[in-house]
Amino acid sequence: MSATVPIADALKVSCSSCNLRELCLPVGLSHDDLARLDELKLVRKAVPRGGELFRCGDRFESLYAVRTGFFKTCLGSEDGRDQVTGFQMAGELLGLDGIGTGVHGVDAVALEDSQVCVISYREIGELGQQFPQLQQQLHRILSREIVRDHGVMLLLGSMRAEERLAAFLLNLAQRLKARGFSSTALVLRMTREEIGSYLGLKLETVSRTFSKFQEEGLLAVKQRDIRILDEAGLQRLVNGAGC
Amino acid sequence: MSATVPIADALKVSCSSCNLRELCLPVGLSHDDLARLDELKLVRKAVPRGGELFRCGDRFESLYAVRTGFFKTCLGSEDGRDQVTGFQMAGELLGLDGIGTGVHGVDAVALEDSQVCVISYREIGELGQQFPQLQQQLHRILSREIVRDHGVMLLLGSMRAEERLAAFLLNLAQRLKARGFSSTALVLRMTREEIGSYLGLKLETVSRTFSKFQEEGLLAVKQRDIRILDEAGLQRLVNGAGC
DNA sequence: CGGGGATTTGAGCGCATTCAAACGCAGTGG
DNA sequence: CCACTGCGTTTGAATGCGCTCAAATCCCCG
Repeated sequence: MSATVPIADALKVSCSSCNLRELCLPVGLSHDDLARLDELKLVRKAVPRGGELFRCGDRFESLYAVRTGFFKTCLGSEDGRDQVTGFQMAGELLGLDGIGTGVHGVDAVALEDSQVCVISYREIGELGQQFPQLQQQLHRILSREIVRDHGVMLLLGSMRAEERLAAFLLNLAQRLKARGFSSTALVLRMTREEIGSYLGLKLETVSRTFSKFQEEGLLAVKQRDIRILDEAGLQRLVNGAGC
Repeated sequence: MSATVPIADALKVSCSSCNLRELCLPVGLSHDDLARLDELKLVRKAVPRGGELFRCGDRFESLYAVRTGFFKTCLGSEDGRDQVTGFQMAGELLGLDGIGTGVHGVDAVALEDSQVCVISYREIGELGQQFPQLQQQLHRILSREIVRDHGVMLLLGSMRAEERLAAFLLNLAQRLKARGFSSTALVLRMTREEIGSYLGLKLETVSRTFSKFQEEGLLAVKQRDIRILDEAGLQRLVNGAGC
């Protein structure tokens, strides 16, 4: 099935009126710039649960900002092996890895019914000439993605299963908190298998580790509903494991 | 021409005369643009073996392009744990992860006596306004770094020791080849421990895997001198392992 | 209410790790 | 010239964490 939806003018949105602007590309722009930035007529696009926003190998033309919903990005190698490289929630950008090659390097799949803003990369380039701040901001976002990836590399390269899951949950909670949601009660949008793929673990290990955290009183786990009971305890697992 | 700090002319270098320009930031610039780009008076800086170009936490002000030599970047977490996040050779950029936060997020250490070009990020921003191509190129480089990191994440998350080392060696060989060096005879600039840190393995495992590759006729290993005897065999390890 | 995917839990195994010891090599000083 | 030292590397043996295989259970959704 195709995720594409016929686009109507009614779906156009502007950054200046978006309640996600503090989390999204326009961060750091002056109010004036932001108003003028609305020349960048953003098109909204809906992606149903399970739908693909783009696929590995598709030509890169746009960045996508998540307005609502939740995505995963998957890297697939030539053989069957594939891996989740990230989860994206409201305000986060998708498609950054396509800039370098002109081709998307991952699949982007909606884990729930979602909406994104389609940001033409060509237009961004042109507007960047007028708004140095915007240019700068794109640099910053790209750079932060690199920093984020380094964090994942540290996780994958030197943490044990419990530490990985603890770090994952804390990161998720922190991002939810930044969006005004509860940072202790979270509903996981992804399966155990997808968590495992992201963390370099098998789904059984993820499940077992959830159970262990529950036994230890760190979490209350009911399928995909997670309540964090001892945030400090999780943090200790991540930091203090080397001691 | 602006007032300049008294820097010995001998240390000034220009991109247009650099034999690394095809591998470095100016890739894709027209000849004219390249000539004008020399306004960006690059300063060369020497870093002795073991010296730190910058440290995690240092304020970010410049990007660095490796002219000669070899670097590693290390991510250190609050506890003792630290991890090598990458190795950089001639033509590759260092410091990209500092753009987002204004602070370097890794240590950059020279693994042999090296020279770098110091590229003021402020100047890059200004020149980017005049040379859209340069701006684009920086985007591409940042994006490619993200793609590279995704590759490492795949490696760390889903490969076994042999596959990791094979992928590492092939990547190194390919980069050396692009620089005109032999792609079959390589001298490792890093220790087994640093390789292991990068690959998420212990140094003993790295050493054992080297020995195994030698027994199998894939490599000739003499300490840090490696000769690749069966490139296709290594490639098979990386790709076909899932089958 | 039934079917199918997701999750949980158990048992046994294997790969990478840990701990330990020996070796090679470069640099230093007697 | 050789002994000595320090560091990196190699190799061995035993351990353990996460994986594989398997079965039972839960839950969503038609």
